Amino acid sequence: MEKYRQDFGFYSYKEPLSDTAGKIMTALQYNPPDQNATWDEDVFWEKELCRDVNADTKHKPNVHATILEPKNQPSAGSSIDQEMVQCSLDGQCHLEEWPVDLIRKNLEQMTDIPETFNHNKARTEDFGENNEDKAATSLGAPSVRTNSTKIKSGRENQEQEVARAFPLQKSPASEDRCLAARKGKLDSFFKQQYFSENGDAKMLQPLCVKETEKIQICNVGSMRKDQQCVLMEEIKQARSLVVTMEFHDGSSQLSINKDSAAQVKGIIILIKKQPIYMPLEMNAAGVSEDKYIYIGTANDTLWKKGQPPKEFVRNLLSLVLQMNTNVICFNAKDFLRTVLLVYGEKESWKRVTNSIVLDPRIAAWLLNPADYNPSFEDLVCKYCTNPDLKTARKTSDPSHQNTYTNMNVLYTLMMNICAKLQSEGLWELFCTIELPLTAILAAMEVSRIHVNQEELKVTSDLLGAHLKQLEQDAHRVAGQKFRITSSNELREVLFDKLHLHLQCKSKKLPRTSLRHLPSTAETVLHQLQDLHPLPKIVLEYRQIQKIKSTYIDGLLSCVAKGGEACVSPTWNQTGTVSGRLSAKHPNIQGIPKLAVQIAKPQYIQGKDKEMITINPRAMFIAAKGFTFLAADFSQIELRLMAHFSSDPELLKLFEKPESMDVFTKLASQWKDVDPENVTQADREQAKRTVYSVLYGAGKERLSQYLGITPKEANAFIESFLKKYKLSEFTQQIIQQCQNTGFVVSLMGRKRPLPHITATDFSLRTQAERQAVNFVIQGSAADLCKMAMINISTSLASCSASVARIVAQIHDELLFEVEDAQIYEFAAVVKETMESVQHMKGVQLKVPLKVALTTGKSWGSMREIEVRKKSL
DNA sequence: GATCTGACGCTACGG
DNA sequence: TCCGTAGCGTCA
Repeated sequence: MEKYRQDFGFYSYKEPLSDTAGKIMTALQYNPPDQNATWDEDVFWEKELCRDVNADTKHKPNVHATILEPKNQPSAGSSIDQEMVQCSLDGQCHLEEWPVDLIRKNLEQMTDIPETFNHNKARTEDFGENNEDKAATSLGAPSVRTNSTKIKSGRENQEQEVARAFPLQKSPASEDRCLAARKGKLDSFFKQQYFSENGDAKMLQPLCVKETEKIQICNVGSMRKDQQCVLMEEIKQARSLVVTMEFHDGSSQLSINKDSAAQVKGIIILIKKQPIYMPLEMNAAGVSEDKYIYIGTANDTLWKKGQPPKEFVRNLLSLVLQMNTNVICFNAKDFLRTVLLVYGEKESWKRVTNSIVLDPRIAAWLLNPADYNPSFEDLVCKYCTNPDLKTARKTSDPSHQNTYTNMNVLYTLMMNICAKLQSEGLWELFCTIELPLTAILAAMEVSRIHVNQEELKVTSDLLGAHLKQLEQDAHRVAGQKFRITSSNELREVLFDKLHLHLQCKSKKLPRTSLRHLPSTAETVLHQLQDLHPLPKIVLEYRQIQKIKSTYIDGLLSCVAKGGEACVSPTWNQTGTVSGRLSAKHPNIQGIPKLAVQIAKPQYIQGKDKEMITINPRAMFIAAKGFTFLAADFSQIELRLMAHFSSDPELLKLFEKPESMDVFTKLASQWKDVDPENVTQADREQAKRTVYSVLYGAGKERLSQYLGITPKEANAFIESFLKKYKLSEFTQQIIQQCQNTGFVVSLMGRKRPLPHITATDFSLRTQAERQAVNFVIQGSAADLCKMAMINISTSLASCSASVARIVAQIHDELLFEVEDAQIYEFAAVVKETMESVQHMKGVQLKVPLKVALTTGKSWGSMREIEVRKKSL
């Protein structure tokens, strides 16, 4: 057990994963900035504000309210005539300055807050206005006051804003300090709010807004320049920003059943100036200082294709992303992708790739990866102990009012989940791996992959004709017409009419798992193929049908209409229990690796068949002037198995110098052919066999897969497990799982397996296999994600490089690289990926090995050798 | 009668 | 009684 804990490192690693992650790690040990530190404007003003408050501790901060008077008849294109009514002024207060016991006392009192949400009516329907010259709304008065002393209004100030939003050259050191300060603020914020002295996390109620509260909403589309500057200052000084996007159907990212493909109508940002729970004196008047800003996109040329976005919106969004850990968004990837589309520049992803946006959905997934697709509402119910059901449950209500209220709930939800992550030991994983990854995935979704549309269409027709021919053949040999794609009808023909199961050597043919009907799966048809011509025809039909429907027609359906023939997979960060990524539309992780040879449709019997090759991966082509580079972790799970088990035989496989590919070697031995004559298919089969046995495949399954008798399969399994002794390692994992109810990966990823102690044999042994598999598969996922982050960080910091990540196929990263940079870049990729093994918390007993291939299409990749090099 | 939906079977991928 | 994904087609 102790050994297991040591091997897994648990959460002890301190070394930064990457610059981005490192900044968060730094923030975890945050200390207030040194007085002598390099002057940083943000830190400076933070101190100034604190001093204001502390100067007179008896001063009870006033509160203010801003009322937006709604228009009677809102209409698109009309000017916004919100009238802002200022009630009073206020200084600001930082929670860090309050004594902990006072906070605790107030927290206790907070449980008495009535469950009432009743905002004043505020209208934003007529946002979308885009006329800067028209008289516009004014910003909240306190901002004017608190900022007027430090804002030199006018052009000079605005230029400063632009310069800050798009820094030409900022020294990394100062940037680090700046980010560390912001992140440190957040971290200490969490600690002070959520942890009692003994370190226990404290679950809090969602923020309840008093009935009397007024909310401020500012439309950035109709701001004067001086107001814009004030707003930028307010954002910089915000305690936290809560972001959500509004869609054209009136829903928001917080709505249930959100279709992420819906068109974005606007971005709403809640600028939180207040601590999560202000001491009672502060909100006695029941008024919030928080401000909402609305970046409207309706009736606006801002987002239209080819139209450069307004400079101010770009600057504003840049600033938001620089805030890093203070930004909260439900489904952050969608927001980041939208921002990238606003930027609209080719290399803009580099600006976003280091952004950190806290996403409660990812956090919740880490807490329970089996909770696949929770809605905002689900999470509130789960992580806010006494959620205000009146509001959070109304996520289907598309009113702005509801969205604004829910944004406040979102803030509280995020804080609660962060506390939970910390108490569960998942905080580092969240900060160092999952959060940095979100921005990378957003960038991957914005970039596109070219496909050969013409070739796809030609192939589709060809396969269509082939299928027709096969169908006729099938009907002929069956002596009747039937639907070849229907397993029910096929079952009838094979077993009820032809009685092939009676002629079959093996007595027991497999049945379907749920209905226990005779299976017509591939393994069965293989067993029947010598008895009748039909099974072979069906096998070929299914193979072609799969290629046509999924990889040819399916891919074509993913090609965006108009413009270049490109696809762009959607990456799901929370779609697996193992920590892996998944992809859809198209599922680029599921494109066949090997080409298939098929005979051209023959109409003249007896003539030699003309073979053609179908290679779905060849349909993916590099952009002009670019080449694909694939970097593949060789045998990553087998290496991890060697690492965790410390089995001498397994470790021996990876001792340097490694002779040849392990699976090729095994295939050569098992098939009794020279290694150079081992085909790709042989190698794949050897690989699958090894993993099947390692993860506990039974003799029945293996015998079907390899086409041997169960007895032979059993002998094989026994001899394999005799050579590689893994039972001690697997028993350790199972025992640990029985003790704690979950298993843990290399980087601390968890998977609860409640059935590990089940009395039901089937359920329990399944959980045991899942436990072993998770430790290896989850750890491999950790390493691949770390590699992605490290490479992205290097790429983003290297202005000369125009390479980008196109896809992740679990252990393989696919890049599109400018032709001239291919070798240089390949060397960097190899070095970066292999160096993951030396990072703290990893420290593998076996080396990681990366194989590199390049090609103009994904189907024509050839191995390359590079020397080690770093950027 | 024309759709829609969820469960199921099958087959690709990854290890 | 290997693990884990997505996607297509059938069927009720």
